[in-house]
Parts: sequence; structure tokens; C-alpha cells
Amino acid sequence: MAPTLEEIAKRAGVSRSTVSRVVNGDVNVSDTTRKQVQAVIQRNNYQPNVAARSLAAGRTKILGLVIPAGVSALFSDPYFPLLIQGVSSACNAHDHSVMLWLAEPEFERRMIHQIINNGLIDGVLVSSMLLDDPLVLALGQSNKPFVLIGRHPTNRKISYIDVDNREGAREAVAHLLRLGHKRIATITGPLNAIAGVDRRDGYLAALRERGMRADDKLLAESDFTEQGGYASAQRLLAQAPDALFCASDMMALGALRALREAGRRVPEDVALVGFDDMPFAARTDPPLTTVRQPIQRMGALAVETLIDMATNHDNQPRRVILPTELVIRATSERAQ
Amino acid sequence: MAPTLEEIAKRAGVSRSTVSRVVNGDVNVSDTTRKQVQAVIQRNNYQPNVAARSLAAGRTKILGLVIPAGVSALFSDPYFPLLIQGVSSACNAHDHSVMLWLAEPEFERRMIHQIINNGLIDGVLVSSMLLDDPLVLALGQSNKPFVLIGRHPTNRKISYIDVDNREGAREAVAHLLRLGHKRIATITGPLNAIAGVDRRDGYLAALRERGMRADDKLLAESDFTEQGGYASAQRLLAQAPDALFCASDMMALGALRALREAGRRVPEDVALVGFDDMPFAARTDPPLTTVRQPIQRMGALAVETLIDMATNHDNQPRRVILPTELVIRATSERAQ
DNA sequence: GGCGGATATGGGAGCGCTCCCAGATTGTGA
DNA sequence: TCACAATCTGGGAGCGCTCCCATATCCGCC
Repeated sequence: MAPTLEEIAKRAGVSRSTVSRVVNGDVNVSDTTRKQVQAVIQRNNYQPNVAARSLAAGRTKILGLVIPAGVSALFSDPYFPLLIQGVSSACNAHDHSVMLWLAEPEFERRMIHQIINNGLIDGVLVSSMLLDDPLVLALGQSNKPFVLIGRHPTNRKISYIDVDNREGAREAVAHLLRLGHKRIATITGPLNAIAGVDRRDGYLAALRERGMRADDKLLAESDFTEQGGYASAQRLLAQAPDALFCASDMMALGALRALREAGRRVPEDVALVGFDDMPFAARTDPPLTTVRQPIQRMGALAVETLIDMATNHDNQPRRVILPTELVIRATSERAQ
Repeated sequence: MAPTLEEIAKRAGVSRSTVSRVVNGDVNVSDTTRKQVQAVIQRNNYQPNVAARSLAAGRTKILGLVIPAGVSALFSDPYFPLLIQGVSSACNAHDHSVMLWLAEPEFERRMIHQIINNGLIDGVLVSSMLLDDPLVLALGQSNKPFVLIGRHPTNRKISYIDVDNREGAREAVAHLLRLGHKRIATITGPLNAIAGVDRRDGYLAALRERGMRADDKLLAESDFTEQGGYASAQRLLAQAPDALFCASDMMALGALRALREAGRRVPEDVALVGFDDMPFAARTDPPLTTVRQPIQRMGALAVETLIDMATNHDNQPRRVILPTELVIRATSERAQ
């Protein structure tokens, strides 16, 4: 059905090799031949067979994207959809394709092997948030190029793209302090996730800058989900905070629900700041002040980095930290 | 690095062919040899090279999943994440992998070709909601197995999995009628989408059953998004409806916001029913009555159908319609 | 005991491509 | 004018696997 290189060569009156050169943009082809071959390719709708190319060249123009599926967050939090979108779009733009693995724990071992050894992908993007992900470990030992989405604090050989979670959180809390809030509570992400730790550290740093001591009772560890935020906010209310910094918009959404149920007005009784600037943040009631992070851009940048690594066979670690931006809306207004 | 079939054969003291038989579960291998070879495979962490297998056998155990990315719904609506989850999970369970394409219009032509001709996937799942998707057309003409997620009303040769959108909507509206509501408005999905049409038809059917005539002014076409629901609800309020059936939970969320802003109480002034039973539906204020559809199951079923088609080289069209379930919560309570 | 048919194993060919080297053609300078 | 380099083209080898056919081995039965 689909024509092969050899057939195109025959129809164009040249050799297999020449067609291959044209397809792959080799310079050693005369303009006349190139034009001619390109015409035949067009006319026959030729598409190189990925499997054959992969087998012969060891390159496939396919990237793997691994996402932890254990997190139920996948289904309700737009983070991963946005990330997937960024990755996929960048792949399209660079003529690559994406293989998606949702890492289910029960298949983990098999999957890791499959990913590393099946010889079908040029590199892997891993959106792991855990500090000690076995996949990351295994990839570190293989020589398959990979880029982490989310920084890795210890292993200096790992390439990653991340946003400046710490600074984003610090700014958010500094903003609350400037508004005059005194008892600022926080709902953190899971503290075995790097982003969870970084955002908490930003919260602590902002307090420290003002010479304030963090109060353990104003800090609740949660899990980035709406339900988690709801439950944590209910608990924190006993501490009578006048402001609440949530390490994700989903948790802020849950906190908002808890505050409403408890009869607390936002922002008059309790100011609220989230993190992410998800699409829904502008439409909560009242609209949510939050820290915007460029999720899609992060995905795209990861793709470009990975392609570059795979192309140049250069596994030098690369690290990029993107800035965040504080978006002030109605849940944080000047306190009296 | 990774061992090849040939190497495993040498180490096990058998031939290439025998190892291949063991790997592929061929029956014509003695138990002794099988055990022995399996041990060597284990010990050497052997993983068949997908590219080579694909090239030789024409099967890859890779399925393509195509999702229309134009819809901004992808980012805020959990539908696609849930679908992806269902597909990916079923693929894992059946030892297959997923290639993901978010169909961006600007790359559409190239993508269609790539998908059909690159010889890398055994079949395609298409989650297209449009009536006249060019990809579906192209696939119909190729002989690549494919399954649509969402039914196709006209082409009888196409395989699909869908839920009974019409019946789900009919039940929802019948429920509102039973509660005594008289002026039931609806916010439909886009009417160039099959699900949009089917759910509207269900709404009309329920009215007809009661001998009621549909009022055009009580019907607003929208786009499945929160913003769309919000805007349409605002417009419909002028018609003073006493109940509102939204063809998606996201639109119901938007409608809820519009109703609150307009000072209408739910369900006292206006009852509200959504469609999907998204995770957030149980947590709206008040919790949303809605029609549950088994999105993940639909994805899983599509995978199984597609694998079966690819395995048996049987492109006989298969069609499955899954039932929905009305989930009654607080936004629809007995009217006075 | 020997014959036919199942059962088990081995090896050749080839999937469609890239890479490498060899050969042909053209251009350049002394 | 000739030698030598630069440019362009062709074909062999081989990537790791599956499929097919040939061969070897075993068993039961007349």
C-alpha cells in the first residue's frame, strides 16, 4: 500500500540512497535531483516507515512522556492536561510524536524496562514529582536521554525544567504580608514532592524576611487536591488565620468551599491566595488571587531540550527555571 | 546494551526461532526448553525491540489515540483526561502502548498521513465529536483499523463505542418533569457534534412523551464549556425557566454561577441538572444532579475492541452503546 | 520392528531503512 | 594539459525480528 524508499527511487530514476538523502535533508544532492525526487515523493504521498528507520538508524522522532497516574489529581486538576498539551504541541511543531505512559504502580517495573529498552523512543520526559521515583533512578543509570519536568534537588546529572516555585510562593506570601495580614496559614502540597517543599519554603522565607516566626499550627500538609484543601482548611480554621496561602488552585478551591461553609467571608475575614493560575481561577467566587506558572511553556521547553539532547548525543545536564507571576484578584484585598 | 534475540538464543543454547516462539507464546515448544529460555530472558532482562518486531511482523502493539485539541475544553474539562486514563490503563493491561496525537488544525493534513502510513501503530482510536471530521473520512478510506469514541450516525461501516446520550438526557428531563417543573430550559452542546444533537433530542423526547411542545426560546446552543454555560444561562433567565438541563457538567457549573449572580436560588427557584457526573459534580454548592456516563470504561472498551480488530484482521464494524445513570443530588428537589 | 504423523527445533529470507565506502563526474590550479 | 580535490551518486551490509520451510525427534499402532 504505502510506497517504500526503493519504489520512490525507481520512479524518480535515482537510487535508494539519493532518495534517503533528500528525505533527510543531506546537503550532498544536486538541486535538480532534489527537486525531482521531492516531486515524486509528493505525488506518491511517500511517508518513511518509522519502524524501519528506527531499526536502521536508532532514531525515531518519538518522545516518551511519563506521567504518574496514581495521583487522582490527573482527573480533576488541569495541570496534566495543560502539560500534555504543551508537550504535544511542541512535538508537532518539531515533527516528533509522543508516546504516553500513565505510570500505574502495578505495571511500574515492566513499564520502566519497556520505556528504556524498547528502542522506540529517542528520549523520555518525566513529570515526576516524587523525590525518589524509581523510574528517575533507572533512567539515570541508562543512557537514554531524559528531561525531568520539575527539578531534582540532589542529583546534579539530571536535566530538568521547572518553575521557580519557591520564589513564586514567597511573593504570594509577601503580598499578603504587605496587605497587613498577621496570621497567615498555608496548605502545602505533599512534602515528599519537590514542588510541595519548594512552595512551603517560599512561604517560610517570606515570613522570615519580615522577622516573623512560622507557627507550626498554621501549616497543614495536604495533597494538591480539592478535597485535600477542603479538609485542611477546615482544620486550620480553629487557628483563626486571617489569610491562607494554598500551594495549588485546586486546594484553594477546596479551602474556599470550607470557608464558605464555615461562614467566613473572603477576603474580608480570610484572604486567600492559590498557586497555578488555572483557567478556573478567574471564575471562582470571588476570583482567586494566585501565582501563575507557565505549564505549557514548561512542556514545550522540555521537548526542545530533549530533542536537542537526542540530536547531539549530548547528555550534559541542562537546567532551566522559569519565573512565575503573581496575579492579584479579589480573594486578597487590603485588610482593614 | 540491550540484549538481542540472537544473544539470548546463544546463551540458552537454542536457536533464534525457539526464543522467538517462547517470547510470543507459541505452543510448539517443549516445556523444558521453554522454562530454560524463560530463565535466560529473565536473567538478561531481555526486551524485544519494538522497531524490529514491527518491521518484520507488521504489528507493534501500539495504538494511536487522536484527540481534537482545538477544543479549549481539553484544559478545563475532565472528560479527556478521564478518557486518556481509561485508554492508557486498558493498554497497560493488554501489554500495549499509546501514541497520543492532539489534533491541531494547522498540522492536520500531515498528521493524518503520518498516522495512517507510518506503519507504527496497529490501529487508531479517534475521539472526534464532529460530524464531518476529515480524519475519520481518511481513516475510512484506508484499511487501518480504527474505533470511534462517540457514535457516527451515517457511515455504517465505522466501529464505535458511545454512551446512550439520548436516553440519558431523556431520563434527566423526565426526572425534572416528574418533579413538577413546567418551563424546562436546556443548554445544549454544539449541534455539529453528535453528542450535542443526541442530548438535545433526548430533551425533546422527554417533553414529547408528556405531550408538551418544545419552546425554541427555552433552548440555547452552547459549547460544553463553563463560560458557554454561564453566558447561555444568563440569556435564558429572561425566559423565566423553572428548571434547566445542561448537556455537560461544566456548562451546569457556569449556569450555577449565572444563577447565583442573578439571585436565583437552586433548586428552589430553578432546578438544575447536568450531564457527565464529573468528579466535581458532587462538590458544587449545592451538589449537582447529573447523568453519569462511564468515560473510562468507554475508553477501555474502545481499546479492547481495537486490539481485537487488529489481531483478527477483522474490520467488521462493531458498535457498542453503554447505558448512563441518573445521579440525583441537591440541585433538583421536589418543586412545590 | 517399521511406518506415518504429530511435535520440536534450526536456519534462510526479508521487512524498509541508514550508514559507509566506492565510483563517477565535475571543477580547479600549476 | 594533467593531476587532484570537491561534489554527487550507487549499492552492499546490516539493524533485530518474524515467517516459512526443512529437518530432526518422538510416539503409538498395526
